Amino acid sequence: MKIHATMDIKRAEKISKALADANRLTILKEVKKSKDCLYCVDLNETLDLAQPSICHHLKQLIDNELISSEKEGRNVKYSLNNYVIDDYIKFLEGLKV
Amino acid sequence: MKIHATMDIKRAEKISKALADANRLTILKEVKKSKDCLYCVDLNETLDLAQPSICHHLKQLIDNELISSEKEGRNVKYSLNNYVIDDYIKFLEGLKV
DNA sequence: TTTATTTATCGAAATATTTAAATAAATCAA
DNA sequence: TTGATTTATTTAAATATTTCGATAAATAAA
Repeated sequence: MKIHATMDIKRAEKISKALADANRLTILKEVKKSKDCLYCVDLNETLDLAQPSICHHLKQLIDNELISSEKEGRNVKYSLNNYVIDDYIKFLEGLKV
Repeated sequence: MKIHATMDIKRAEKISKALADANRLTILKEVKKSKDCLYCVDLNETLDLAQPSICHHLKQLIDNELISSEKEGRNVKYSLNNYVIDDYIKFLEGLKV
């Protein structure tokens, strides 16, 4: 169980940026569909992008801790960090009037 | 009571983009603080931005329906659309594994 | 009517993001 | 070891976003 970090405006801005791309949102949906067992190669079929572009998008999601990566042989497995989404949702709830 | 629209990836991308800026997040916080009675002029003190820039950010929030605007004399009053935030949160919940 | 105030728009510069080709690094398989 | 596969990095071009000065439009106040 991860400790929830305080979500200030700067952090919320970065998470929003990480989510502000259809390809990255599709990756997150694929992670969910794959039940946390998504490999990078699988995304070549889903996304209409060159391999370095996919890599770039994955890096943004990893850098902002929305997903985690784990090496498995020559593959890399990706999984979602639910707690970051939860922290972000809490921030959004706090905006509501 | 507003009818909730289906939130697909394209729509979630646009909302994420609208939220992906510290100035716009600050505007939303100010709207909350003002209890839905925020005027554009008030933001000149809060944000370190020229007036056209503030206007540009407000426009993005309005275009994506995160806030609504209402003319009052020569002022414009802004208020938050809770239901859009709620739809967006529902989309994010759906990403969780 | 004239002047001041508030918000919006246009245009251009500065900055950031997205994309892919080329290439490297790591590991598996023959 | 050699060749194939998977992922990462570098670089550069294309595109998008942010910012502000200038200016316009609408309304209030004198």
